[in-house]
Amino acid sequence: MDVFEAIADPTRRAMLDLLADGERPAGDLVLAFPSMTQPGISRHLRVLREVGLVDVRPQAQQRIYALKPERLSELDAWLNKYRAFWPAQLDALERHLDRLHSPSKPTPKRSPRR
Amino acid sequence: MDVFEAIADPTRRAMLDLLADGERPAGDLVLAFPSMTQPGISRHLRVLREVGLVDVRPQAQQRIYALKPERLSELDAWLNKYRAFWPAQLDALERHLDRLHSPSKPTPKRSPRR
DNA sequence: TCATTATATAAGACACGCGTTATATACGGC
DNA sequence: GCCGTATATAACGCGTGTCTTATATAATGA
Repeated sequence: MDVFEAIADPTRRAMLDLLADGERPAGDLVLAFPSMTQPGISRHLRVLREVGLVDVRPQAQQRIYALKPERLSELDAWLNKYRAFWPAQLDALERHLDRLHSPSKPTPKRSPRR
Repeated sequence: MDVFEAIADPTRRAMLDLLADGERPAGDLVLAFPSMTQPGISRHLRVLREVGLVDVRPQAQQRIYALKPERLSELDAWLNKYRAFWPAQLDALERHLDRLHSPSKPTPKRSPRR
């Protein structure tokens, strides 16, 4: 299974989204998806692990899962070929790049929430 | 089937890659994939059509397929959450944005090929 | 109208991904 | 060593996606 197939599943995308906010033990992810059983989550975690999208770190009986998004750049690279086609309103991206180039102003005016 | 599932198939990604170079009649795509039969290609085209990634235009008996990549921006939007994680070497992207902002210099020094 | 070209659809086989329940493994505390 | 917690694996059913071959539809040209 490759990265594209791994993220084709909405549950796995949701799991990555959660892990993007910070690492979590597997049990937390099980609780986050009450519609699925523990082995179900465990299998999804295995897929993400095998495809290299997450890292695992044992801590007592727990397994702490962390996002390892390097391979998502493959997806990004593939998209590059198509970016020329929606040449406007990639504001989010541009804002991100601006933030990169001037880390002094931490997202001016933006995101007063949280 | 959504966009994520649609691009999970490598054949469909290859078809999109071909269409990114310009529209093509279905028959051309059939020829481009000798390892697959004509109905196989036709089914993949149907998926891409239904998910809104391509447009079809009849021309005599032919069906001209064209890339319609707007929905790929969904993928791009999803990736935004993760872009913070590989914060360097998105040179290609930055170059693209630079090109957008100053269309005067058409990719300086770059791509002398073709 | 009939034959040819171009593409789509039908029907079926097969594999495989996803979910389940049941069970195994591993660690910590007593 | 034994028990409870945390997670992984096994075994299996089921749906569905992806091929195939055979056939239908549509347009062109004689």
